[in-house]
Amino acid sequence: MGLDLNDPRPAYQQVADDLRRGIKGGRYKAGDQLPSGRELARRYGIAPMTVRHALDILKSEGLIVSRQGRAVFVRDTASPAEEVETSDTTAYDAVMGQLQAIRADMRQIEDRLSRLEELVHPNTPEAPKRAR
Amino acid sequence: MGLDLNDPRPAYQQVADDLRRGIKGGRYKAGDQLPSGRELARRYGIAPMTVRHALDILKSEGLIVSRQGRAVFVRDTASPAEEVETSDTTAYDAVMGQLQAIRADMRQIEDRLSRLEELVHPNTPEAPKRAR
DNA sequence: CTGAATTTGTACGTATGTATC
DNA sequence: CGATACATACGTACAAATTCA
Repeated sequence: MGLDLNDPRPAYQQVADDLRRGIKGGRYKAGDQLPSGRELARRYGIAPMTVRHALDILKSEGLIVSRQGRAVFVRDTASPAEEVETSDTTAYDAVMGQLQAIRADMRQIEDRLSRLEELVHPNTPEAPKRAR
Repeated sequence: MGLDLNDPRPAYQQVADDLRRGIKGGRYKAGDQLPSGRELARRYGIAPMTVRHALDILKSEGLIVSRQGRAVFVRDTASPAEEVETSDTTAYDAVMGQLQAIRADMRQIEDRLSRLEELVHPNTPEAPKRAR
């Protein structure tokens, strides 16, 4: 419900964290829609603009997408690398995880781009070479 | 100075673009400080909060860093420059910073892609899954 | 050391526009 | 058309960090 008044961090960060935990923890699943901005503002006891700030952060992290007139949806993203503790997680693993996530995103972008290109010039003789 | 009133894009995006051009075009060099928020608001003829919104975007793109009480600085091009004393800037941090910048760029590309898709193919949200 | 001035950061409130249903 | 929800913009107030007289 409300925020931790003893938490020195700003409200919008606390809200962003809470929602991020809700997403990563399965409370909100991919494709689900989040409660409306007004509803979230009511729940946390803060102003709608502050909720919006929190949502902007999650958006910039790629966790959610918002559709005007509809709602805010949890983004359908590849399962984030499991967060193991520092004992076993080497920097190498963390970097490789990021790189793999980036390549996965790039493949998705390339697919969407290819579909668009086919619409614009429907007769592409050669398929563009893509390293996979 | 002012904004293009014929440009349909929101003011904060136009300002972000203008400043981004200023940075990439050498108008503001790495290490330089940008004009203060109030000054930018005056120049563009918009509210300070709107300037802040634009700066938040550039910040999330890794182009600038802001220091409370001081100013907003241009960051680009592998010169972490000031205050590396504490050796907090390890190679790992540098690599992860680059990765985050790459993901920020990709999100921007995804946004442009989404806009194109909506033009070609109206009404196809990413995950229009109806809630239960 | 104090304190004012400047600048960024956070939060609230309101109004209006736009998209969807 | 009306209700709902997200998007943009403006304005205000105060907090926090920095600088400098």
